[in-house]
Amino acid sequence: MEIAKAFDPKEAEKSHYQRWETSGFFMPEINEDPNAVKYSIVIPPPNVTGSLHMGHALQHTIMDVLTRWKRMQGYRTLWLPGTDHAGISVQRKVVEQLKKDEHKKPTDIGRDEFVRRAWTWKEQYGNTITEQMRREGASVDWSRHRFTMDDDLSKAVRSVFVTLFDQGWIYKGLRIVNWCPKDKTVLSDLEVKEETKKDGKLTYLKYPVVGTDRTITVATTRPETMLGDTAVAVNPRDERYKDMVGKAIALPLTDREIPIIADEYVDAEFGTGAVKITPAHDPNDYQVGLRHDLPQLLIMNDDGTMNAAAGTEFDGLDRFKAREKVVEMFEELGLLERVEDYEITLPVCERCKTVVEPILSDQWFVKMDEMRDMALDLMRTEGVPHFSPQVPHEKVYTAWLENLKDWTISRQLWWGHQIPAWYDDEGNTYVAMTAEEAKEKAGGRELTQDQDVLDTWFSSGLWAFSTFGWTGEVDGKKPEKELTANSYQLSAISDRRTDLETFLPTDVLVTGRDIIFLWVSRMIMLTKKFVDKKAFEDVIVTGTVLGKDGKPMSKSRNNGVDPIEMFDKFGVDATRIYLASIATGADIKWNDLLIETYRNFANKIWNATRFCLMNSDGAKVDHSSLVGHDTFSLPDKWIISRLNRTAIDVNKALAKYEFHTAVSLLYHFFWDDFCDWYIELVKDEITSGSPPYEGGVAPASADGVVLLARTRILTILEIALRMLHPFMPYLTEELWLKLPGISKEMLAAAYKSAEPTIMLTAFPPGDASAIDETADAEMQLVIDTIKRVRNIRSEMNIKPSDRLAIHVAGNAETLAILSANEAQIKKLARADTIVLGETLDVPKASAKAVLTGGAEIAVPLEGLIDFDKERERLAGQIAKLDVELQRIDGQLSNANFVERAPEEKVKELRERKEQIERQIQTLTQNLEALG
RNA sequence: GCCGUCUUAGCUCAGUGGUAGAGCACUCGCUUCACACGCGAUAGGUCACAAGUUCAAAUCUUGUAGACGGCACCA
Repeated sequence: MEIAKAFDPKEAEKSHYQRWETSGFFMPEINEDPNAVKYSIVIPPPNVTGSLHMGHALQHTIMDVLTRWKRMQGYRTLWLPGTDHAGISVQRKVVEQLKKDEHKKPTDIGRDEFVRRAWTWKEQYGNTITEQMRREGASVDWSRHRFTMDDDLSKAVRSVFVTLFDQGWIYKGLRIVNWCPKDKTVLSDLEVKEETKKDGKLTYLKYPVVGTDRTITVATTRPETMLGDTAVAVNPRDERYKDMVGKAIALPLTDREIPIIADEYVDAEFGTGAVKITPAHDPNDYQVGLRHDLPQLLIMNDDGTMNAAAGTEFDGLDRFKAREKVVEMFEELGLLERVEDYEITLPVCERCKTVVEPILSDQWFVKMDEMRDMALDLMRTEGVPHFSPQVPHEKVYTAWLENLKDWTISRQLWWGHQIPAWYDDEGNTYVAMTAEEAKEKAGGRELTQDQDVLDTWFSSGLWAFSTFGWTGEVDGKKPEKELTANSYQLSAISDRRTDLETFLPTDVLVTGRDIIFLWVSRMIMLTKKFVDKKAFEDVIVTGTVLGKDGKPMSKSRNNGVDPIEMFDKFGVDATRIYLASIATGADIKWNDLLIETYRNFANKIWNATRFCLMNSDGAKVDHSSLVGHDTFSLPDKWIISRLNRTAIDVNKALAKYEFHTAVSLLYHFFWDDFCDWYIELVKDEITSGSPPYEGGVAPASADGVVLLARTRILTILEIALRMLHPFMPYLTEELWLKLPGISKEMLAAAYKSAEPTIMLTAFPPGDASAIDETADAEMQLVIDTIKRVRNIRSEMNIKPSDRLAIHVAGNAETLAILSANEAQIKKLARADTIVLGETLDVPKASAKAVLTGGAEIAVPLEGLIDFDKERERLAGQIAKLDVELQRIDGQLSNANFVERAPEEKVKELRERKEQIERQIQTLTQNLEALG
């Protein structure tokens, strides 16, 4: 069979995914083994506003590698996909669209119409990322795709809210919250980021004390908030202000008098020792206000402008304009002491970067203390979840939990889960699953529903179990989701009402460190609370893929790398295996050259297969061809040994989530062992009887030995492709299907009824009994011999076309091994003859070397040898060995080492020393012989 | 301010109490009938710095410097 000379990823990516998907290969139901153990992963739902970025590609690769690996191992495997409604993001998109297309504000069209348009937007644009996931080759079960605003999931949200409210874990109250004046909504602490401003100002204002001619100076970074001051506080032990406490301030720019109070909160050492207190606009001041029963004067509107309470001169003025105006007016009054430059860190909205305003507001909160204790208990008693890498995430997670504050869950948006709370005219609150229920509770009174929606993370916090159909209803009955896949029978699908029981806890959660608190912790708590189960056993925390400049990829830096572009340029498989080659949890600077490595690797796999196929006449994949290898040649024994060792080690590495180790093992097995050595060693055998024929004459037919050799190499290749499949699904499927002898019979036991596909074959477990230490050592000798001769060729500038003779002197064992592999050594070292003997009998004009085991090699180079160069070469080798000898001597002459180091270690070193001494001795003799 | 991570070959990164590794780049040589996205052969590192523990430290401890991240505070 002849195939293209180079691998074309696009060709391979074209058809397989659709076939896999429509054949139901991604569904757990494909597994026919009733006793199969489940393996489940739930995807961190990407935002419907999002498009695939490198972080997704990395996480999806890891999830898909695990899913495909486990599926091949025979687990009943489910990777569940879904998307998040992304409250603020979608709301903003729709607002923008409305403004651009119709020059309207949301209030112009009303809530119902706005929500309708948001759904339209979601239907239209919300599938970008799911389509991109298909390109990635993600083996997710699309028939179980979930959206956080699906009916069932929305019902789950309401159930959880109602239950938590009834238990007193959800409450509504006035608190200082983070307010984004642009999005006009409250934000949780976690949605607020910090930005350092170098050009900040600290303004010192003088407040006149009533009944005296004195003033008290207070400092502030937000002068406009003085309009909402309701006190000035000093430390009770501060001698400077002792006589002032109890007196009043005539608050400038207002007609109000405010008290001077004493409170421990004030640090006498800091600033002027006097603090203006604005209870409605600062969390600390709020607390002080509560202690002293101060009025809470709200001076700002929801868009960041000042309100009437700030005074008529300021009403409607933007907060930053008001700030300037306050300073100007103080200056005019002669009450401005000074303005200092001050580096300040400001809280900003995570999404729009607007400066967040602390503001007193009536919001819904979740009390976190009991849930926090549940999560801490899970970690302390069961070590759940297990983080990979464990350091530092376990510690950071635990520390965060210990300091957890209540969670603000209401948002002033229209897109999302509207809070299931209703109010009557008297302001009574009724929390219920539906409006009808609420009305019933209210004794039939007319009610109005709370206008706010819930934090997006509230619904994602339920994701671990809401995705499996939990709605909080006792009987859990719900209609089957309509299936879109078409080529398999609905009857084959098990009753999904058991999904929750079957797949929860999931096995592993793969996510980034930025949402450990926002999402992971809340899922752990809410899953424990509502289903009384662990959400997942393990958490893999991926690192960050940084831009070429070493900084996180972002639009503003314009240093992003689009995964789709990489797919187009290097292929999906190359991108995937590259991403898997990054150490778990490590940050990495993006570099196209590294993907190129794996693009080349893909091509190497393609071409190795091409070679095997070109020389496969009469042969087919046959696993029995690798059994009973006592009679095999050394290269065969060795590659089978290496194959099994690699399989065992790859499985071990994957089990530990060391994907990069697995990749490295596979890369080197395939390229170094299989291609560079095995194929080259058996090439003559494989190709005899294949075109182009020697002398242009075709032999009658390939004989039995050739056929066996071809069968073996095809079979080894087939096993290697299986191991590579989780990383490179398209390439391996494309090639596997081309191998002769492929059939349904080769599928794993659990998938017998499926059509042939590599994704449902068994992942090679590796057979420890097939590891052959003797073959490994003997092969090392052959390789060593070839490498020494190649070195001589290269250093002595021997033309590749020049054939030479190799003389080897060594013990009987060495000679026997070399003799058995004479043909291969001759081929790879480009030699005509090999002379084996107890001693060397060669002319002086020979280049020499010594094998690790001590055997001597000589290559006669009559007329070709450059004696100076040869002396240099020998001296170089001696010098290299000498460095090692020095170090070993140093260690062995240390009495402490010999006494205290493990005996085995000492023995090993002594043996190595003898070996080196023998080699040096031989090389020195050779050098001296040159004169 | 507190906590944490990182610092290894020119570049990007693995590794780890007991002989320093890979890919790319560099140098030299190859159209050897799978592959130039290739083949062969070299070269290149006192593993940031300092002290300590140990027979033995790049690896463990502490400190220093630099880079980065998280949390808190910010009148």
